[in-house]
Amino acid sequence: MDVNGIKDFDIEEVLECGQCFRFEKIGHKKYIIIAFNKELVIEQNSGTITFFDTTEEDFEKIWVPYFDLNRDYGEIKAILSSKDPILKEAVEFAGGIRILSQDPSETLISFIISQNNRIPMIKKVIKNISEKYGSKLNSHYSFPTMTQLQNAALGGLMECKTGFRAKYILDAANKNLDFEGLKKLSTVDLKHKLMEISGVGPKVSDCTMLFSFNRYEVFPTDVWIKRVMQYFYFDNKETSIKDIDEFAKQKFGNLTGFAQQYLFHFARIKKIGV
DNA sequence: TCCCAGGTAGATC
DNA sequence: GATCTACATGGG
Repeated sequence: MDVNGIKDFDIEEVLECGQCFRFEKIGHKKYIIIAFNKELVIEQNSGTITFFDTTEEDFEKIWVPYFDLNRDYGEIKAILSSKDPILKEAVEFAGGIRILSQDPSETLISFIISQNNRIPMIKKVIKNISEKYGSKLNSHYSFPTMTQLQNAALGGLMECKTGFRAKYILDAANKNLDFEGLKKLSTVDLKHKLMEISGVGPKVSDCTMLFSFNRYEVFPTDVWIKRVMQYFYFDNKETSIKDIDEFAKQKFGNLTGFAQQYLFHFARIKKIGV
């Protein structure tokens, strides 16, 4: 089905900005995305977005929330741009970014894998564990459920190149987390709950909350964000994550999550501070 | 060969 | 509390 009239959306920026890992480019602004046990082929031609082989029901129930299509990003971009010229530049650099609303268990495991790792390698490891422990869809495999991961052996996960993170994946799976219940927690309580998992610290929990729990008030600070924040706001001086976090919350208010993603993408592509 | 990557746990002070 | 280091793996 074709969808028209969606502003502030660029499929390439949405997928390539580092928030998700299960997609393949198959043409110009054309991708296969694996999410929520679906293989979605999606293509964007200027103002028209085509969702191949998609029912009206799947579009409304899965893809509208997934791509955050009901939110007015024009307003978010305007507010952030008015706050300071650096955000204005980052927003103009990739104005088609949207914060996805992904599956919480997949996002949690994915960002456990992301620690001390590179994005191409993260994608490869996630593909490996999906093919080994997930379920066959059409031409791809679903991301394994926590139950499927509970049946994984440490050695099997290591074979997927998870490295030292294998034991963290098993700990997360064996916590038997009730994700529907977690959605009801406050952001502070949710963060503490996620950090009870071995291998989940402030960064992984913030990413999980931003990209799957719709908690837009967090500010995940990784090496790129640390570099770009130091470069633009701290005179390129070494600054603690705590100070960066406080500064971001004070400057960007309740839009820190959006600001973070514009800045992260901008910093990574422009290689700011390296 | 050495250094680093969308960090964190454990040790040490 | 804040700081230091090991950790699997692969690419520059």
